[in-house]
Amino acid sequence: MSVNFFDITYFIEVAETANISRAAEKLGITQPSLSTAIKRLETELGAPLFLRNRSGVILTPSGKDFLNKGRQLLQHWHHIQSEIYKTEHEIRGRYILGCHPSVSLYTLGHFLPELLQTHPDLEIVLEHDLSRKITEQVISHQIDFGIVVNPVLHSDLVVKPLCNDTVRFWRCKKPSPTQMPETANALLIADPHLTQAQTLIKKLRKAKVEFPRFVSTSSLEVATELTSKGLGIGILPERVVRQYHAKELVPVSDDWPIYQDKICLVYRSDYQKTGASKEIISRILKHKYQ
Amino acid sequence: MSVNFFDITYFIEVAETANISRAAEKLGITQPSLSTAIKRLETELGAPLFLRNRSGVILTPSGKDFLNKGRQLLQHWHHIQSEIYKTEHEIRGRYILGCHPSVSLYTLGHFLPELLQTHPDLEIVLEHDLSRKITEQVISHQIDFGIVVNPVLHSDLVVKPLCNDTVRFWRCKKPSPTQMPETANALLIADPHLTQAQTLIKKLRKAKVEFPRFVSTSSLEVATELTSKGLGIGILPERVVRQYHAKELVPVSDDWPIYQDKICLVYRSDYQKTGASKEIISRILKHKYQ
DNA sequence: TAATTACCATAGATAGAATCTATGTCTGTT
DNA sequence: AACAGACATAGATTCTATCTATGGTAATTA
Repeated sequence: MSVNFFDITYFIEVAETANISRAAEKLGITQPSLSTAIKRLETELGAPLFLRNRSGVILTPSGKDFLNKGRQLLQHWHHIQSEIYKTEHEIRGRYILGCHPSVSLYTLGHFLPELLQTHPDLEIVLEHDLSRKITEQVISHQIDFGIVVNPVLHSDLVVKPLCNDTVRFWRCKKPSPTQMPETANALLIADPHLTQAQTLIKKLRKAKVEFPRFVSTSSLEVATELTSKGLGIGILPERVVRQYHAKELVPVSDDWPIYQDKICLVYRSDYQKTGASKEIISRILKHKYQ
Repeated sequence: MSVNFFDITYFIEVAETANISRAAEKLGITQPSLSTAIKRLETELGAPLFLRNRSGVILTPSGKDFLNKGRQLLQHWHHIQSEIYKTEHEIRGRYILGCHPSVSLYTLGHFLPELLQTHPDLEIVLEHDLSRKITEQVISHQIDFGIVVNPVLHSDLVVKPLCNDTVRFWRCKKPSPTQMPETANALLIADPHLTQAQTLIKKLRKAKVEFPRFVSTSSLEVATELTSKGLGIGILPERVVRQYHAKELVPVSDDWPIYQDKICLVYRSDYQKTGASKEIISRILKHKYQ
């Protein structure tokens, strides 16, 4: 016997009509039904809402109070209904987009400003982490969309390729007199968490190339910066190099191994298609990212 | 199939548990019941709230939205419930007090300041009109309480005497040389709508006393003021005279008819006894009004 | 691969409500 | 005194919310 929104509507009609019988007619129910519905509300609120009279009913002080408050509550409910409808069908709401920080630098700029400008009620929360972690979080519903490098295949995952990249060994073009990144015996700069770096190092080892020292960083931007300063040889994606240091860095050698990266949009295959999610996906796919 | 507040509570529990079966246990209902309750909500809102999964359920974007909004709505409802409880049991709310304007001047001051100071959430709306009109409006539920003169008897009306008054003919004590209210042939000042004035004039006519000219006003204060200025003979209640002009006015003669007024508190016998109404009644009755 | 487990959905039965019809009660009116 | 108009009450009925039992699916384990 919980109060539902019909009961409140009933109450308001009775209050306005001041007559249960006539209110019942208007509402298309019988007088006894309406009488018990009102009694139900009174029990639930613990207060009499009407004085029963020969000529009809009159609101008690509590009844007058609840007339205002009930109207507000009903309005609140209708507002929520329409808001949820909008969230479902219009382009609005909060969506979480996961993306590796370096990948963010050359992808987000292509669609995010326009997307957010076009849809002022749309909110995007960016989460930055390793592609692997992002993908896991997409699979586990913690993140709505991911822009990631070389996603693992997963039956629940939709993978849409966006562009390619090449990870290889780089050194600075014009070594300064003091700092000489000699290929042999050079210092290696890389993010050891990246699969790409791990694979490339292994391949090089098979070719009997070893690096005596290793500088590890979780930021590819930092790695690129250090490489361009002549600190050593960096394992860097081409697109990161191109971002700020295109003129200062060159690939070490054509013989050295490379790793092909695929930058992809990923989202769960059962992802709820709202107006906003469809728009986000289509905007991300629309661009070519060179 | 209208949404009730239990459904919303159910939804919140499921959202927090992310598992219909376990949420059902917590809520003390079965899993299928909860499944259909959720479906009911989804139908009513026109949006899927959860993605069903092997490992449980996950909120959709609309579901996340409704989790916030539903919590707010539930809070709104609980707030209303407690507010109505307060309106019923505590001393607060809006109450309409009807009172003749002149009677107001020597009654309200005795209890109203203290009453409103003691109960900051209590609101009193004053309505001023003839006692007869006030009483009618109390009977017809338009006014909660009346402080009126000589109320008509009515089966629905509770009448509590507060104090007495005497309406008689007054003239100014020291007539100025220019303005002489000679008893015979004098000007009569009165509110013709008052039963008291009508009755006194009739009685005087039977005693063969007639007034050639008549000044009518609906304000007893104005009548008293004019009488005190020597304009003529006023039909005035003693308490109004005492208010500001006690020293300037005297009764015309002991032989002339007088009218006994009873000032009473009135309210409907079926009036809903809330905490506030009980307090208002007791405060009004507590005073002696001299 | 097959069995098991942990989910949610569905179907049919059941119990609890809300509603309906019919009647009762009260009061003011004719 | 009969009637009319209002709400309350009682019992029957119809809905519907919930329950039990079962089915389907995917991950996990033997």
